Amino acid sequence: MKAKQSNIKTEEQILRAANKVFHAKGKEGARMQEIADEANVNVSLLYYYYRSKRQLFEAVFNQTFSLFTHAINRIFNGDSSIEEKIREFTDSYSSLLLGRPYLANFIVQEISRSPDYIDSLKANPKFLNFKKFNTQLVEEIRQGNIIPISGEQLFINIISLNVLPFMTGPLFEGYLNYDHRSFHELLEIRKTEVADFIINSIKHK
Amino acid sequence: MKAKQSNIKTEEQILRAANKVFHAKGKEGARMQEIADEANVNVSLLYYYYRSKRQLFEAVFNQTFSLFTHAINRIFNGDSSIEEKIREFTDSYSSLLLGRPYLANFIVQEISRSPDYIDSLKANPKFLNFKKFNTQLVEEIRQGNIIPISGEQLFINIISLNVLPFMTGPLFEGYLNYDHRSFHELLEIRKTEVADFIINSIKHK
DNA sequence: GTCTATAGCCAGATAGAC
DNA sequence: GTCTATCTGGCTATAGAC
Repeated sequence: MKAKQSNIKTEEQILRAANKVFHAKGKEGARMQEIADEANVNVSLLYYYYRSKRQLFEAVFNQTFSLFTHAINRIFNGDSSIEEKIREFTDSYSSLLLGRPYLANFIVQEISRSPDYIDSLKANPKFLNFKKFNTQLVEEIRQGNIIPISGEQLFINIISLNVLPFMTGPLFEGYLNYDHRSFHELLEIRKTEVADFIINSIKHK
Repeated sequence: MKAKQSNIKTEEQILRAANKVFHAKGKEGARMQEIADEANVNVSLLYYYYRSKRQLFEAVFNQTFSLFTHAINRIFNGDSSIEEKIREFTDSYSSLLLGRPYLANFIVQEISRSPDYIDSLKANPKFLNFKKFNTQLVEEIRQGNIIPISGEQLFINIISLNVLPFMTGPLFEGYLNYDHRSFHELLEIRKTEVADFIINSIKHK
């Protein structure tokens, strides 16, 4: 039993490194050599474990996409009230993206290049059930809990307010004349500010 | 005088084609050959007019960035009230991005890859004067026109609500189960909906 | 499973004829 | 100004020794 076995450590190392490099450079910009260096392994091992750059990228993309959509699916499909969903989602997503600055950029970019990928996701049983969310919203509007608003527009607004700020750090820092540190603090504050902003817009007063 | 002169048509054709290809494929994904084909010229002419891929890209980027920031600078530096600025900007930006689906993606992506580029912009005299906007906001809050809110957060919210929806078409279409056409209509409606949403959040009632 | 060596290709860039 | 031909380098991918 001295034959070496499948080295799980190596495979993990490679995937971890691939995540880092693909997130930073994108599918086209990433280099297999750079991933190998980052993982401290020989380039040919990437091909041994993942066959091709394409398949390595897909492993990274699938993993990253799950991370990106998990909170959306989980919270919007849950049983909380609309207001609670807005607060939960804002807090949860801000935390997610604050710790992963490249995440939103990576997903948005690669999806806009390969839009067909989305189709394969609708089969996922955990996929957002928008109809349910919309029905819930209509009911809360009927109860006078919320002012009339389109569910689609509200959903887009919630996502936009919680995603874009993390994608355009340098641009906003330039406009606001903020350094990294101050801008990071400003994003921290958004964990509650954004939810207040949204709720303020849709609640009767 | 039979010597051929600098052919402005050709140079324009190349820049136009380069815009198209860089916007669709990004800096890394774009191919000089593809740009040449798109422009119906020989590849070597790209090098004759622009020296290198890098310089051709920069020509495209600078032009595109001006387009992207022009409305921000113009409207926010203007003399309208906060509410008017929100309405003007939402309408103006929606029109801009509806007609140019790749614009926001391209800018956000390339800036996140080369964040230093922003520094060179602050010298531009037309650059957003955020302090002025903030002072105006504070004054309108003092007058009781608007509820208390941070100028930075409001600015980020306005941009986010008007930019992200145009960057993530396929993703939202998947979530909402919309086709291209319906989603386009939904974006059209946002030309006024978004402004209402923002103003609703910051106005006393 | 991991390494070295290298094939094969394709992209960016240049030289030089017209 | 525009074309053909070609160089050069870098990148993905594989063959084969260990």
